[in-house]
Amino acid sequence: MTKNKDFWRRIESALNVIGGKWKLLIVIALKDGTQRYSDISHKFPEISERMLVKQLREMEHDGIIIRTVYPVVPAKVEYSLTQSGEKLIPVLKILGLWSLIYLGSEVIGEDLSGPVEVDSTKLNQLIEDIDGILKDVHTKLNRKEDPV
Amino acid sequence: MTKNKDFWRRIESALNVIGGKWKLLIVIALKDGTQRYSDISHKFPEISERMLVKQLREMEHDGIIIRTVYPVVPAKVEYSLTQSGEKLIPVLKILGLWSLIYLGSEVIGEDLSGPVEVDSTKLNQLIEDIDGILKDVHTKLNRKEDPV
DNA sequence: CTGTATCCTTCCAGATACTG
DNA sequence: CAGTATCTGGAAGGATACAG
Repeated sequence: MTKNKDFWRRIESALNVIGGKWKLLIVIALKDGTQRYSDISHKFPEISERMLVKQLREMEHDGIIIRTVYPVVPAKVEYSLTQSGEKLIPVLKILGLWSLIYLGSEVIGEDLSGPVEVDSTKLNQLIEDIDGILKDVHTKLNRKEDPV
Repeated sequence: MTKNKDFWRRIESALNVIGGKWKLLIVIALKDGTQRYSDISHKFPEISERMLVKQLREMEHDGIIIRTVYPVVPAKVEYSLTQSGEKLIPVLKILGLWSLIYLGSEVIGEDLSGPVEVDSTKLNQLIEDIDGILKDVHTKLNRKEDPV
């Protein structure tokens, strides 16, 4: 059994990987597929070039995005989520639902207090995605036990 | 339907609420029940008093912890998780599992690369907790539709 | 187009001393 | 016991100019 303390340190790491002011935005930019540097930059002009490059490098190092360079002139570089990055999406969505239900609107910023509905189909999809992750947990960590 | 952009801003809020260097530690300190100020401080001596107070105040404002003052001398103040805070725990665990499976050990810090097992019972408990949250989503947001 | 390099400012966090 | 007040250094982050 993983020691409890170790496990909470894992959570800490996860928060470091997606925390900070900009990384979530980059995930959002890439969640629907590959984007060029300029696409991301244009999508979120608030991020300065300096910061964008820095965050992209860190996320690449953490293994949640991939950087592909095309040796052409003018330069062309594409970014996309790795599998780890893709798997992060449903986890973030859970976090969003938690926020939606349990966090007061004052905390969020007032303007999104309007009525909210949730698409049951998407919710079911989300459950399946989470199940997929838990399956991965099982196969990756308990290979020695009998497979479910 | 919640607008997509709004929903991602919810996620951002959630990350703000638990992000930073210290807040997760406070959640950990409180996850097994009420603790006094000095208990927390003693449990994590790395947190300076200045920071501890600051983080506690923010978390209180965000509604994930509660502060109870007993008017006695010497002063006695207790902190505990609110319901929102409690519900956060399983969400964080999912995040930890993601980290455990998809994040390389180089990212985490080398020393916890040892063999890992996962307790199936706890995993099932986790699934139930998440289901509970999704149920809350449904009841809170789609009251007008027919209940499932 | 996709970045680097440099400078400059602001803000955060640690240390320390003090209080009801 | 449970904090506040103040000082200070360093890191994070913005603006701008330049390069392959």
